[in-house]
Parts: sequence; C-alpha cells; structure tokens
Amino acid sequence: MVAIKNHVTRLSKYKSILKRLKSVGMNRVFAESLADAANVNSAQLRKDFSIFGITGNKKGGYQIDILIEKIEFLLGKSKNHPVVLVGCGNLGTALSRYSEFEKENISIVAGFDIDETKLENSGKFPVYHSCELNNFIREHKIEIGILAVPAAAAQSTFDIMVEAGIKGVLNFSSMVLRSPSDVFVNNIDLEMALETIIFYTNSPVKDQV
Amino acid sequence: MVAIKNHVTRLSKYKSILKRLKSVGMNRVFAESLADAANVNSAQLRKDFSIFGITGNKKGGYQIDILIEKIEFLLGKSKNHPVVLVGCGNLGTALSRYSEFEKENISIVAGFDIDETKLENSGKFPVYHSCELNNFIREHKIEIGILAVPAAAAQSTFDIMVEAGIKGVLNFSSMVLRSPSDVFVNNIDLEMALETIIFYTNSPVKDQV
DNA sequence: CTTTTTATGTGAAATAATTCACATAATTAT
DNA sequence: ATAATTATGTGAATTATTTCACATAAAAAG
Repeated sequence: MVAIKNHVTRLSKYKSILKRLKSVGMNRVFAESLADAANVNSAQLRKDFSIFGITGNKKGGYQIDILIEKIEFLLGKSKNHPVVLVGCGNLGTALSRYSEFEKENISIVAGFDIDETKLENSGKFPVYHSCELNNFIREHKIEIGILAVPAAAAQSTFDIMVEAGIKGVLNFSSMVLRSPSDVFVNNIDLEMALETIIFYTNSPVKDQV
Repeated sequence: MVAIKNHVTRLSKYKSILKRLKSVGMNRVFAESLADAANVNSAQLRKDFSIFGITGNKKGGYQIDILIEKIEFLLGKSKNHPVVLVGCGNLGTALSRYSEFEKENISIVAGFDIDETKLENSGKFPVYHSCELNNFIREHKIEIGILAVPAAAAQSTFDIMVEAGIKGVLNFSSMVLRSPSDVFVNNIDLEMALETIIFYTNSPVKDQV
C-alpha cells in the first residue's frame, strides 16, 4: 500500500487555483498569495515546490503559465488518461457527467455494470456488462479505474480490475480494499465525510479529543 | 479553521466495518482483526479508542454492539441529522439518491438550485430556488449542508449558508472556501482525487518525492 | 489454587508534517 | 554606483502522527 503524501494533493490544488488565476488574466503570482488562496502557510507552499524542484524568481514570484506547465508535467498529466467507470448507478452516472474531468485530460472511455438495464451505447461512452471488464482493461491497456459499486461487490470487482492490469483506483465504496503494493488506491467515503462533519458540529467530545 | 483529526475519520471507518461484522453475525472482535479490516496498525486502533475513552475487555476483545453504540454516541449521531443539499445538478442529484445516508441517521430535507427547471416537489424532498436558502436554514435550524455548486458560485453560496447559521459543510466544489473559525468544512475534490491517482501511476517523479 | 497464556492500554521512540526564521539574491530606489 | 528592499529557498525547530514494546490484568489451563 502506497500512502498519499499531502504535498501531492496540494500540488493538484495549487494547479486548480493557478488555472483560475490565469483565467481572470493574471500571469504572475507570489507564494504568499497563492498560499493564501490554498489556505496553507506560505512556507509550506515554498517547501512543497522545493520538494518537486519547482523554482520561482527571486523577488519576482512565479510565472503562472510556466508553473501550471511544470505542475502538470510533475503530476503525470502530459498525456490523456483513459479511465474506466465500474458501476453505473446513481453515483457512477453522476461522475461520468462531471465535466471537470474532460478539461483535465481525463476521459471515461467505458462504463461497466452487472445490471442489464444500465447497458447502453448512446451516451458519451459505451456501457458494457461487467463480465467484459477484464478483457476491456487488457485490450485497451487501461491503467485507471473509478470504482462506484456497492460495498458488497467492491473487493471482488477490484480484484478483477487488478488482475487485468489496473494500476490506480478511485474507490467510492466504503470497503477498505486489500490491494497489492503496486496498485494505488484513493478512497472517497461519502458517509465518512458526512460523519466527520457531524462529529465536529455535534459530538459531545468534539473539543476534548 | 478546524483541522480534521485522522482519529475521527478512522472512528467512522471502524463503525462502518463493525456494522458489516454485525450483519454477518459476529458479536465480538479483537483489535488485531478490526485493525486489519481497516488497514491500520493495531496499536493505532487501540490508541484511537484510548483517545475517545473506549475500552474493551482484557483478553476478551470488544463487544461489537456496545462498540457501535459508543462510537455513534461519540460521533454525535444519537439524533437524526437534517441536511440541506445546495446545488442539484448531476452530482447533487446523485448524492441525494445515495441510500447509505438514510441508514446513518442523515436525511436530506431540502434541495436548492438557481436553475428553475430543477425545482420540484415530487421527489424524496422538495427542491427550492436558492433565494430561499437563508430562510429555510434559519427556520428549520439546519446545521449541516452539502455544497455541490460550480466553483464560481461556491464562496458566495457558502457565505449565505454561514450567515443563516450553518455549522458544517461538505464541499464538493474545487474552491478553497474561506470560512469563519466556528464553521467546519470538509472538502471532497474529485478532480484532485483523480489527479492524485494519476500522479502515483504516471508521474515521472512519483518515486522521488 | 497456581501457572500460563494472551489481548488490552499506554508510555516511550520513531517517523512525518508543518512552521519558523533567516541567508540569499534579484530588484528597485536613491 | 550604492544602499535598501523584498520574496525565494531551506536548514532548524516545532508539532503531530504513527509505531514499538511491554506492563498489566483477565481468562484459561493445569
């Protein structure tokens, strides 16, 4: 299991902010103000950049264009990334319509579901039966998958994906997946996310722990 | 800004696993195996429990029923939590159909959108125009909101929610919200989540930083 | 009743993440 | 030219998190 480093997630966040700054016409930015926008300490931002070998101009801040380019290279985004969507229920379908992905060189190339009524070919990408999953991943050399199936099916579906050659999975199920060390898993647990909020707003012990 | 403590998110994860164990008929569990299922070190699990004052039985592990009860109390889940859903686009709608919430004493009581075509009253909860947001939160004393609006509208919508009395927000927009210190924000940035995966599977520097 | 076993609970140690604070060098002002 | 200014880049210090390792007490075995 590979642990996510905070500086990696922050790098992605910086990029998102930089793109927004660029879109409003800015072309230079200082560590202080970018850190501000990202809600981090400016020393942290500079240290993050230092970790990745990103340098700015002494006294002159950072050139936004160049910065975005460097970050995208570092994140591995120089090419387009085909992704499979496994589980086309409510959540999966919503994700597939999430337009931000397309902007970011990420495209869902196929969906998979065990429910026959979900299969179709008229949308932005075809939806196949899950039994095709292994073949599709192999044939198209897909490396990344979004897993949006019920908890009960998560581990077995994940195993199929790994067996077929997937290298990274965004897991929306609440299952903690057991995964070989060379496959990277990032978990988004919606229930946990909401419960965390309930804790910080309602728990009798929130100020004591 | 209140920082999320990892032991809080883990507590929620433990609960989710415990419920699954219970549903398959188990009634006792040892730190070692629960930690295993949660993919954490067993000392960490015991330390987490210790932070929250949860104790087990020397040599006898933990009683699952009691453990679930204790955790739910600690998380602040003894009562039902009404939640508003702000932004009823694709993502918002999918979240509203996410059935896991209901099981967990979380219920979406109203949706809000600026798009007239999204307004309706036939679903599980009514969808009102966003201009009603302030009033609704005040009148029903809602404390928690799910923010699923485009980045451009996120901060201003958030400000309205805070002004009306919201105490916790699950933010799905990519905006880093500026928030008063007594309002808790938990961010889920899907783009960042996928980019993190791309980094760990594709970055030229993934093994060096 | 005594001994052995074993899983909890927690100080101490190790590791990781963040922040401080300042030397440095480019830029601007004088 | 020289001096003053100011934002970067980074060691050192701090703070937070995780893991180790073992004393302890309950249970089981003898």
